[in-house]
Amino acid sequence: MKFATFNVNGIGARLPRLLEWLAEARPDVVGLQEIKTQTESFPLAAIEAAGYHVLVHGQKGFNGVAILSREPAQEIHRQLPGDEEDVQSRWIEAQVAGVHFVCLYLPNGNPVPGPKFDYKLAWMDRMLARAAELAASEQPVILAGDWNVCPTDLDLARPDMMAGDALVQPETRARFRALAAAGWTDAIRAQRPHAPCYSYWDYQAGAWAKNWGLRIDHLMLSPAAADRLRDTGIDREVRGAERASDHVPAWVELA
DNA sequence: ATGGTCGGGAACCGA
Repeated sequence: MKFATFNVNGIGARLPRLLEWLAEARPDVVGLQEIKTQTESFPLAAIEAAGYHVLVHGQKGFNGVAILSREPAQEIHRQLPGDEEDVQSRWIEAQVAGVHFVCLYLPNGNPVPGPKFDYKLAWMDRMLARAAELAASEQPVILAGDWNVCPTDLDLARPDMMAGDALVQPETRARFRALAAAGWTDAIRAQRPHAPCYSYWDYQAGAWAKNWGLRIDHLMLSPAAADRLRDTGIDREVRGAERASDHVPAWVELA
C-alpha cells in the first residue's frame, strides 16, 4: 500500500498536474495540503473520475486539506484537538487502507518572533498531544503532510539564508524531535540518512534551477506502521513541469 | 541587491 503527501498550492491551478501524477504514481492514499478552496468548490468529479474517494476540509482562499483514497475512507476528525477557537483548515484524520492516516498542514510561523510563530509552536504542542494519543492505540498510524519544519541542517540547501526562519528555529526543531523521542519514525530520513531529499523549492530567485531546496514534507510512522515500511520516495521530477506546485509528492510504501 | 514568484481572487495576503 502506497501512502503519499502532496502540497498542491491551490487545487484550482494544480488539477492537471495532480491528475497526471495520480495516473503515473498510482498511490492508494494521498493527503493534499493548501487546496486553497472551500469544500464545496473542490473539483470532486474530476478526482472521482480518476478513481479516488475524497474527504475535504476546505477554507476559502487559504490552507485546506483533503484525503484521496482508492478505497473509501472513514473520517475520524477534521480538526486538531486542543483549541476550539482555531478555525484554520489544517488537519483531517481518517481510517483507510488498514491505517489511521492523518493529513496535516503545519503553520509556517513567519515572521519570528510574532503571533504567527506563537501559533505555530502552540499548534505543534497540540499536535504532540494528539500524536501521543494515536501512538498509545498501538495501531499503524501515518502523520503525513507539509510540516513546515526542516529538522536539521541536512534538510535545507542554504542554512545561512534561513537562519532567522520559523522552519529552522530551535523551538520548532525541538518539537519535531519530540516525535522521534516518542517512537515515531521519519520514514524518508530513516531510509536515506545522508541525502538531502528536498521536497520544496521556492518560486523565487531561481531556487529550483539552483537546487536551493528544503525537506519539509514528511511522513511520520507509528511503531506498528514502521514495522511494515518497505520503501519511500520523493517525486522530484514533478517540480520541473509547467505550472508546478512549489512542493513535490513524498510517499511511503507499507507491506 | 532586505531582492524574487506564485495562487486566490479581485486589493493585497500568505508563502
